[in-house]
Amino acid sequence: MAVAEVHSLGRIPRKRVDKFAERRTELAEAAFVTLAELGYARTSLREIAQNSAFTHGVLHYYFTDKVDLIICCVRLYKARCVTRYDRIIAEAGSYDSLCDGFLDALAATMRDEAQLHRLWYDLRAQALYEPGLRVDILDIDHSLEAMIWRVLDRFAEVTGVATPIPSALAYATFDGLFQQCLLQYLAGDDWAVTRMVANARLTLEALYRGETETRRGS
Amino acid sequence: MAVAEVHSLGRIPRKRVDKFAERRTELAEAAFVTLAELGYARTSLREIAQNSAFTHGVLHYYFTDKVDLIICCVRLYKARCVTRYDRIIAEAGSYDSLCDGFLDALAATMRDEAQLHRLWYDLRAQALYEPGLRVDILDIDHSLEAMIWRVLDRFAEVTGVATPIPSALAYATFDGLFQQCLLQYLAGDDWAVTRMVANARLTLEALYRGETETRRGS
Amino acid sequence: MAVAEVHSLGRIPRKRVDKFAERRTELAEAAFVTLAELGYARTSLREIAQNSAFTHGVLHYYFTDKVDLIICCVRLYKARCVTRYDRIIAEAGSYDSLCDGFLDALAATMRDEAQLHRLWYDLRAQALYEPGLRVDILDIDHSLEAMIWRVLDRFAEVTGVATPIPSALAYATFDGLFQQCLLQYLAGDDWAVTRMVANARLTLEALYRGETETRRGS
Amino acid sequence: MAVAEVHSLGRIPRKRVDKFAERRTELAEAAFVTLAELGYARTSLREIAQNSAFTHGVLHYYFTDKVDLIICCVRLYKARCVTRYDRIIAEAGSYDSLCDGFLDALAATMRDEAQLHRLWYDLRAQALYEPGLRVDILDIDHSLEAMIWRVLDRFAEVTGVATPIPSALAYATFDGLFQQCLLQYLAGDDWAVTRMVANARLTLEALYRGETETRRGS
DNA sequence: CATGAATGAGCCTTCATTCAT
DNA sequence: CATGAATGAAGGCTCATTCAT
Repeated sequence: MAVAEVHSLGRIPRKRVDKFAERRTELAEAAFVTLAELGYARTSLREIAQNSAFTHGVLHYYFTDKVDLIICCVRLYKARCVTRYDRIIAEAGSYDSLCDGFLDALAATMRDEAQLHRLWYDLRAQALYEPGLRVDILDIDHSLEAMIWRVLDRFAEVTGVATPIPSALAYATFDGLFQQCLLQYLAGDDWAVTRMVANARLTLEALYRGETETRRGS
Repeated sequence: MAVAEVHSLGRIPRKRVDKFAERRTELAEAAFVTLAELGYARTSLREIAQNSAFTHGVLHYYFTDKVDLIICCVRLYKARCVTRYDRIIAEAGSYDSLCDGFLDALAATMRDEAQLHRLWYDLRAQALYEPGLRVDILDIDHSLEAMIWRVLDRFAEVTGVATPIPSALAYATFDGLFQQCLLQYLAGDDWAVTRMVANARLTLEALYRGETETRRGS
Repeated sequence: MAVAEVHSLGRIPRKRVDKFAERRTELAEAAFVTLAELGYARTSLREIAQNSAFTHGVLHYYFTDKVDLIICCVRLYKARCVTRYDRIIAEAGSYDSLCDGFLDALAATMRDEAQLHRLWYDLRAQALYEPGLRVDILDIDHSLEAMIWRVLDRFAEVTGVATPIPSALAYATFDGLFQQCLLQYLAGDDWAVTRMVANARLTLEALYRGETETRRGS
Repeated sequence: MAVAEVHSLGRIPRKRVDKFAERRTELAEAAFVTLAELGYARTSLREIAQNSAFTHGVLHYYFTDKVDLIICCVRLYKARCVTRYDRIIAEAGSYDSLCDGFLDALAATMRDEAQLHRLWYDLRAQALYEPGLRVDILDIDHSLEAMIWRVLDRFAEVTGVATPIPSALAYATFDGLFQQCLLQYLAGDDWAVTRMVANARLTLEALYRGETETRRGS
């Protein structure tokens, strides 16, 4: 029996469940370090254990298997990312300040948390192969879409222009840009972030300013 | 010495080099089958050998290691995908026929070659971790961007409207949509392709028709 | 000090010893379920705990180790099996009714308690390797031999024919037949029980009727 | 791919198949040592490798899994045991010499190959739980039954008395006796072999001499 | 040129056991 | 008394890689 399954029985006292969940989070947090560095396929539970204060036995005690652990990690990611822009949204009062705030945050995220997002794209790719990951990955994907939509909603509020595209398309665009930038950035392209920001700004202006004049270029 | 390195020495007679390269292509072709089915991490050289007419030893003879083989496979992918829409472009004479042709082809690609593109996204994710893959992946990425741009250029030609966004942004958008759809499609969402097509059409109309009226929805 | 050893010290008040032994029996009873289903080698203490109302810790509290627990289980088995045919013996008054009663019981045992006897043969095989099990297994074996002998003694009484073979040989024969049948029965051979009964009847008739005519067959 | 599966493809040249099978036998032979000493459940592939000249990798190279290896071992056992009494049968010309030859061989087998037979009973017990083992075990069981029957057929020939019981019953009896003796013998009971021989002789006499006078005893 | 036998590091997982509470 | 968290040895198995032929 894996104790990891116990917490779903319902007969276990509240306190224990909490403690159990806490420990899982703690372990997932520790696993994150290695996972972000090596990626899904190259990370072994032993490696995770070695890079943390835990034994590899304890990982198996708290998680039924590797996928269970990874999913738990991914949920952490979700909780972490999903509110990233909310403060900016709340504070900014004009299109310009909102735009600057959002784009600055975008750039900062790329620069400060490239590893974390690299893991996210890795896991989303693995979900294409592992059905067991799909539900959770799709769930997070929707949360991220909602997060982007909250930003755009604020733009709409501030500008008085209803966002003219569905949230899925908006998310696809910003996600596409971010992912494109990430690879270039990791490959050492110093201008990648700048280009991403420029393209994001372009997108926002097309949406809320109706400006569409540009020249071709990447 | 690994014979695999021979072909870059330049002192080997032309004929031998060609034969060597041919053999590599042949092997890579065979590897593709397994790779597309299982993905990067889950594919072993043994598995590739078993699913083909070749022995497991010959793979190591022609490729220095696994990454070498995968890169060779990826180059095949490039050759295969990069001209996909060119015929449509050439044939279509009006905005509507171009639009329909492109969007039909997009949907067909999703439905017929989901596996192949799943592999592409997997490999691009691996490139985030394996520097050895990056150059080739980025190269293909640029080819794909160029491919999309050729499509949009034709739209510009047909409509007389200069494409108002840079190619990188255009690629990011369509790539984002395609990738979003792929996961949903593989997860069994029957409407995913329809939604992707709708969003792609929306994007095209916004670019070349200036129409922006929509309601929110996914 | 393991509390498990306490009950043999003799200085502990009677009441506590009883309670301790009771608890062991209770636990062994619970372990039986899992043990019969999975067999000796495939049963872990965790599994036993999970399939019962007890925690995995308490098993180690009451038993010094796995073998200690299994031996306790085996003792339960003994108590359960050893009187199986006694009622039939007492009730039957003629050779025919005795024969029918015994053979019916034999067949019923095979059909209803195959799992339990499968465990018995498993444990007896383990005793070939684990000296710690031998004493108890041999003890049960003798009890079973005595059980068979009581049956045959009743045959002798009813027919007036002294049983012409030693009890060890009699036990070996019936045990051999039973074991042979068990494997075939579990392998899905529907006629196995019928054949066993036929061979057992043949044996009884040879012993008490002097009939020996048969044709070869299995 | 496990090369172990290759030999069933049919396209592999005769010579290679033979070599492959030879190597399997060689490895199985080596595995036997450890297996006989420790029994099925306690034997690990690593242990087998350590007690032999092979690496544990080579075991996995030639056998698809543990069961495959064990079955191969068991087949060796079969080949080894099944002709054990054939020479005796051929040589003995009278009931007495046949009887002495057979019983001597029985006793010698017990004394010289106790370990080997201990493994047999262990595996047969495991077959009660592992369906994957059943076919092979039943196959061997039938071979052993046939072996016993050949012995009895010779008795019939020599004495002119048709064997009055089916081969299954005969096998069950001798097998029961042998197994009974084996446990006692391994438990240090010095008279166990003597008793087994006495009971076997008794059985033979009952079958071919019609003598049935005995006193109770074990 | 090509083969496939052999290696051994490494992976995920299971488990009996220990021990602080 | 009883719990269950934690440990770490061990197990079956996979795999890239090496190398003799």
